Amino acid sequence: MQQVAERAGVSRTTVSFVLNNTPNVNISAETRARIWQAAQELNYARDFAALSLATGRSHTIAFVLRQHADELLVDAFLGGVLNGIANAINPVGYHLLFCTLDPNAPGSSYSELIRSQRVDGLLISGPVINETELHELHEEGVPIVMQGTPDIDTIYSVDVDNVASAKQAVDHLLELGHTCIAHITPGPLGYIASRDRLTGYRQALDTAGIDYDEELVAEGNFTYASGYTAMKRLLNKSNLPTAVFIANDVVALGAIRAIREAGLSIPTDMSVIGFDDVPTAGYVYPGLTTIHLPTVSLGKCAGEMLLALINGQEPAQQRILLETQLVIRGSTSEITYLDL
Amino acid sequence: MQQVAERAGVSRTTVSFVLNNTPNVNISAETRARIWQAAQELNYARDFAALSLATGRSHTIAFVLRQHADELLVDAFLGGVLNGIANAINPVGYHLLFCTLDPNAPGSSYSELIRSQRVDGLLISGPVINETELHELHEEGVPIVMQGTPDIDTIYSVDVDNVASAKQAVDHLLELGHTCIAHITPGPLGYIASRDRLTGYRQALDTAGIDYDEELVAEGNFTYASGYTAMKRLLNKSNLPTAVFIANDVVALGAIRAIREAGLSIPTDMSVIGFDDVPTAGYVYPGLTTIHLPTVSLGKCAGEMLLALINGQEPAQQRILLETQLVIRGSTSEITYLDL
DNA sequence: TTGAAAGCGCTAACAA
DNA sequence: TTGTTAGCGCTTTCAA
Repeated sequence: MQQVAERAGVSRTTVSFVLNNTPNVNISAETRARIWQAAQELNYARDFAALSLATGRSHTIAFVLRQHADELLVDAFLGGVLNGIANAINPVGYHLLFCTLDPNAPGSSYSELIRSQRVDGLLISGPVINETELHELHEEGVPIVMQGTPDIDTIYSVDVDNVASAKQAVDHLLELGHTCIAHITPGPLGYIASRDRLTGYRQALDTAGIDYDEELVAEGNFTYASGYTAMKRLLNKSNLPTAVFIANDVVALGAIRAIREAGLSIPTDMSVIGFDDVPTAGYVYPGLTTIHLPTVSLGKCAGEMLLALINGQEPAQQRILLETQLVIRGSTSEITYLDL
Repeated sequence: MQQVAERAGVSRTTVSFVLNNTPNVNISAETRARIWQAAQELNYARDFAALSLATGRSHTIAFVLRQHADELLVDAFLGGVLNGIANAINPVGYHLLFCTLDPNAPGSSYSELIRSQRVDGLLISGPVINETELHELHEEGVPIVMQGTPDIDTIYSVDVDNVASAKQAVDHLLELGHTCIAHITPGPLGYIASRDRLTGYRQALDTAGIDYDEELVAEGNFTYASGYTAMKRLLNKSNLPTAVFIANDVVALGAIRAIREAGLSIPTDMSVIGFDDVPTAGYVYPGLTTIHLPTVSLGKCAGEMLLALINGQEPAQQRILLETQLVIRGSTSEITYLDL
């Protein structure tokens, strides 16, 4: 910086003002140009550590992914969400620190990221329950946005309406004439999204006047394998459903394998509807009917919300719910009456 | 820090020594314990900016993803690679800055990350060609590791042996009796991996004494859609192949749709072998025979290599080649002689 | 063993 | 419109 100042024939302060575009400072256009040119020529970049130390801002946010390594491997959203976040924060000079935090692995923590001022805010992805550390930080006023549904509603968040979307999926099945509809949850019911999607399933059934049958519900675990196992169990029950709502596409793909292995064909013998619309959903046979999740927008909104919080603005909404969309492909069809 | 010192009844220097585990300093175990406890009680975390400024190290590396947004959305490796990198660097206190850099978007750059000392090293993922900025940085001695194959071989890198693996894939087809084998590249031939896999294909053909037929080769573009289009073109040619080696699973999935739409069944009418072994490969019908890429190891090795470079060590090898594996599933079978 | 003090490169309040 | 200067919180050399 000293060098830039010398080369431009001004003081370091002036350089600082120009490079920062500090308002309320009158510096001749000619001087400004000279400084920019000198900086360019010297390939100068402001030292990040010094800048953070002096300003108390790191211009960095942490993206904390709360997933097991296993789930990470089949995570189809990561790219979209990261892309969305980058779209939101890069243009304003913010960077993204990528952190994974296995919910089951003890010890690691994100509060240190904040206490050490390494990041200005936290963007938490993935389901969290009873996260006292998170709650404390939130209480202290640390900028936090959750991509998903938080367990306490004072935390800012962006998500889709899981209940309504799940209901929409089941309504689709209902409209096709199905009355015996099974359900596989995306993950354990400890996860709020799992609970919400189950609620949507029940609401749809309820509205249609169909009794809820616990026997028709199985639990997934975010993986192909869990879908396979859950479906196997469902297929061994006495009352065979004609359709199944599997609230996670990856789990659905696993379940489909079990259905095929049982000699059933889709959609003739069994209609299948998923949730998420992972990239492959349109490229399996038959194409998987599912609920589309706007991953990029999810990331973008969350990023923008966090930025607002960091800048001391009060976001318009506490919780943003993005639109989903029913994508009808080949895995669902009108019920076939086998006894005809 | 001042507070910690006071609480423990020592000077700031002593606190610094203890917290850093500075060698060659004799401090009584009792004092050390007292300091740790005080730090704990005060919930103290060393200020990151100050630490970086004083030490000149940011303990951060940048993961630079050179992908179009479109590709990012269907990227099946991201999770695995990130996971691998995190495994390598987190245990030694390093963090990951996630940066995307669309190869087609001008302007953005990574040299600033280095010049501003924001990161200690660069981990570049994805194919790069004629990247003068990268070459310059490398010349200057900046720690850089590439996950993939660099265009100049002085750059450290970790990848799989694309030529040998592609050859292995085609050999599998050859062993099944196929002689008319088509090929779809993963991406444009400007990408080294695309070229290498094509080379492997040619080598296999060559060894088997089969002439290379340009008509049997089409170009993919990393996406489902490109596979679909490329396959359509191939299917319209006069000489219909009995097998096809598609050197990218996502592209292969797209191609499979074209094959089915043409009324051909897999593997009876057409054997298909992919490359990468994306998570869904085992959950489509029939299961996709492919070459398994060790994504987590790729990330881990690259991370370790970069760490070594940052610490001034000379890595044992300039270029690390990880093992791939042929995974035989249902999409390939012995050739069926239609004219019998 | 522990303490004092000089930077690290920048910002920003103040003075000129 | 530009320059001076006091920190930001830590490391690290040197002295005690």
